[in-house]
Amino acid sequence: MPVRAPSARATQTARLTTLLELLEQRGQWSIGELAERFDVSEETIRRDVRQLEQAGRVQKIHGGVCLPGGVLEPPYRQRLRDQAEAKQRIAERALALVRPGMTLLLDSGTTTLWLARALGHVRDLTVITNSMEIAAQVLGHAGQRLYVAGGAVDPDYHAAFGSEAIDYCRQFAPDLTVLSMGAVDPVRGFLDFDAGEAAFKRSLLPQARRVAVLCDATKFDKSGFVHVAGFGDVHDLVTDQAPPEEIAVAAAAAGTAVHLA
Amino acid sequence: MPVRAPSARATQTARLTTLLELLEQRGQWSIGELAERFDVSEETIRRDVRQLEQAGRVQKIHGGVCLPGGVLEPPYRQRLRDQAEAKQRIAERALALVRPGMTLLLDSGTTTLWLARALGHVRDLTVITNSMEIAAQVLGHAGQRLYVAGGAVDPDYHAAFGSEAIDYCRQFAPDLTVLSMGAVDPVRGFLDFDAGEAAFKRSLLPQARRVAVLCDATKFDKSGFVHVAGFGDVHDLVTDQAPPEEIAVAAAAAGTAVHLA
DNA sequence: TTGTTTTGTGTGGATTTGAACGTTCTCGTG
DNA sequence: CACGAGAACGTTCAAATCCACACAAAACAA
Repeated sequence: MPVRAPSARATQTARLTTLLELLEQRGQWSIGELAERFDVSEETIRRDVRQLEQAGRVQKIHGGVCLPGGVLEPPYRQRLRDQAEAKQRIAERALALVRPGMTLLLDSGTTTLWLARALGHVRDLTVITNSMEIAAQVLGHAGQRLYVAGGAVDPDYHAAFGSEAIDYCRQFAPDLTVLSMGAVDPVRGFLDFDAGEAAFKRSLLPQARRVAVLCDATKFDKSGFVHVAGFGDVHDLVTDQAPPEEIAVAAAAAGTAVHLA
Repeated sequence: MPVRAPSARATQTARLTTLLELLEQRGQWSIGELAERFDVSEETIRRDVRQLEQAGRVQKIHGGVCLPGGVLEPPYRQRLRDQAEAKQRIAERALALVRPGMTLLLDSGTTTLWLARALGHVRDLTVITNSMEIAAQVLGHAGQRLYVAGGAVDPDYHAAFGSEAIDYCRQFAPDLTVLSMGAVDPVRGFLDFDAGEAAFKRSLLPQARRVAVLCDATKFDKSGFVHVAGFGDVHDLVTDQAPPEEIAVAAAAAGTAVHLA
């Protein structure tokens, strides 16, 4: 759901929230762009930005505004903004697989994080995750239960992949397990780039009643080197563009439903 | 399912509940929008909003109303406001107990969260915690290792207190264990208000090489009902004002060092 | 009816906004 | 490296908007 520009003049606080959302999608905006988008003077935008900067939420740069950290930005934030629109669309599509009252297991990953955000208004959910980002998101949703798999937390992924996390997740039998994935290959199936991450994901497959993989179209061109799952293990593949012929055939043969956002 | 505006004039209580539902659907509403929707004057809406604000259910902003926990503060900061200066000073003082290279176990709590924030520039720390907020904070610090105790996450405290968290923490032997506390009593020692939280804290005591309790002066007037630790279990008590005579005597008798911020 | 609660209107004070103006910063040029 | 043009910035001030308080009218309950 793209952030909509308020047709009528928005209040100041509304501008601040929208501005933060805009920055999530594109890390940098110029004062002029924002003034035009909100239909206010550039000076007003500067005042807004000053407030957000004092609160530490954004960083001022000459001519515009960006997320704090700039080039020193941690890698996961960059990943979050990379392909942001596509991932957001995929998350919205994946929302259709979720029903109120379900138990979800969400793997770490930026696309699954977008899904967690989209989950805000679904009533009575139980969410299990190994991602600190997803945990923080779900804690902001009223009426959702949260179970976190702990252990050593990877500073790049902000998630726990160790044996404690694996053992903890094994006790649950979620209605839907949602995985992000580093690469998709027509022959080898679903692949990843990190052995620990892959081992964690593999361990989730047996317990799940239903497994969904969320990935944007760029993953079809890549080739990971750690096997996570075959097409037969995955019930739903949610993506933003039609996959290449070979992948579509392999998915159809294995009974994997492909959902296009 | 849009909430339908009552055709007839609604009673005040009905407006309040409907307003909260509206906020669930869209985080911000202007006074004018609400006045039109409920067909009452803007002043009436302001009165409603004032009530809800005093109850802590919503937040007033210039020109409208939004869900509590405004935009300027990152989510985890919302509860830090209370006694913020005192807690910050206590955290700064507690920083003197920390040396580079140490392994710390941080209990959940707003004062310990302030300590986590103050820890940003200490090199080569290992932090263990059951608090999602402290975890998020430490993940923002370069060069600090993080271990999170998982399990069911309490939606009020944003922390895990269950048996999994207890078992997980038991494997560590931290150099310093830092606890927040609900109340301090000269006779019964350190107390809390929640049985689960207290059980978790109690389980941390045996492994710790050194135990520090952080609490502001308001805790000296309160009286909890769950025992957590005696003065003999605690090596350091960091607070912002000199404790009452009886507590000072009890601490001195047990060898608990009292640090004033 | 009488008393209480709720709502609408008016007023003074506070906040936000936009335009004007002087200052600072950036970047290309000599 | 100095310098100057142009853009961006911060400050100031007037206008518009919004807010809180006070008081009267209306609705409601006893």
